[in-house]
Amino acid sequence: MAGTKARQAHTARGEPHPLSGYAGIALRRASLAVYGAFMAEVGTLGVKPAEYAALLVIQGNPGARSADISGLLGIEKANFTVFLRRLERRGWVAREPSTTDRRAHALRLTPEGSELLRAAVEKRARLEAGLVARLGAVDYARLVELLQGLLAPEAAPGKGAAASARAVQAGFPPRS
Amino acid sequence: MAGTKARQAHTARGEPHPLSGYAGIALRRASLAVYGAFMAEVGTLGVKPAEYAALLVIQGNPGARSADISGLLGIEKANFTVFLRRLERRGWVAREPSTTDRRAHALRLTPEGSELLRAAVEKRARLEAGLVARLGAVDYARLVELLQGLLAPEAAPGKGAAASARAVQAGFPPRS
DNA sequence: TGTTTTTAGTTGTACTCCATAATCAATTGG
DNA sequence: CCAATTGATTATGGAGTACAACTAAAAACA
Repeated sequence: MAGTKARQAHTARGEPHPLSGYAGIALRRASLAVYGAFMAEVGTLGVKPAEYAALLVIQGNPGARSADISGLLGIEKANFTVFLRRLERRGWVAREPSTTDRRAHALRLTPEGSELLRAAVEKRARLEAGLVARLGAVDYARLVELLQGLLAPEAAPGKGAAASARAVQAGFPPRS
Repeated sequence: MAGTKARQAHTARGEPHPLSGYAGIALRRASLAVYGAFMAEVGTLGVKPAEYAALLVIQGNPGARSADISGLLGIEKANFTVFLRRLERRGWVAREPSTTDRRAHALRLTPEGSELLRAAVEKRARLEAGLVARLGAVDYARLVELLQGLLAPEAAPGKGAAASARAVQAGFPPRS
């Protein structure tokens, strides 16, 4: 993604961004801002947000297959292969052959991966604390809630398509 | 940007995304969702969000220079050259020589550009109406407000750096 | 004034993220 | 057993962005 770095005049003047009244623009800017904050804090460990999320999900679903994880993360399986290789080469993720399907791999965190993730979770907690400090705990929670409302599947009308994939959960670490 | 398209299992099951409790992930997902909604609605006119924003700002600041607009939009001036060329070739933006600075150009909407923007603003209003319908007017306003709070410059401590650039404003059309 | 520094715009390059198609091997379902 | 599907991989291309280098003009300044 590589967040926007072009300097903007209004920030030097301490004014709000003139276009941030548009929800889409505000969302994009906020997303990039949090991305940048993540990189400043957790990125010092060499982990990008998508990688952090991947490690988190793998930790929560040891033995899961690539397609399960990539689906949850919203990464094309084709791209996930390359993505995974980075995590593997760094020694954070092990890709064992699946015992039940010789095409598939079972993903696990290595001890180093677990250790790294532990440190990353700690740093991310500091990041989140910073966001909470900026908005206040109540407003922060409200923001997340509203975002979830925006994203909620629109009251799925009939068509309960059978979910093909194995259930994969986030396996949350302590949320905050 | 080209929003993420990888299919995700949980949506088929009508469940919320397991990682959307993380503010950063929720923000990113919401941002992409709104981007997609914009493309579905306003994109039929051949305008992408960044182009829409550019047209809006140019309309609100007729005669402004490239650097002013690109700074406001957060686009590198180097990339903005190419970006502008597209708007110019489509006949939406005119780049007149500046009368006061022979290096600079004065940007304006052409009549076609104005007409296109009028249509785009109308379509975007429909898009926003959809968002409001999803969240409710109060929550929608609250969301935008919270996002702005997240983005607000952190109470600029001293250092009132003189803003070098000419003041450029958004020139809002009716907000909703 | 003449020289130096800064600024506006442009070009070119490179890197990242993402989508898509094609392929192979293995599994599953008639 | 054969056909269709699935997990994973490779390769390719487009879009967005950062960055360096350059030109011409303006501004700063001695």
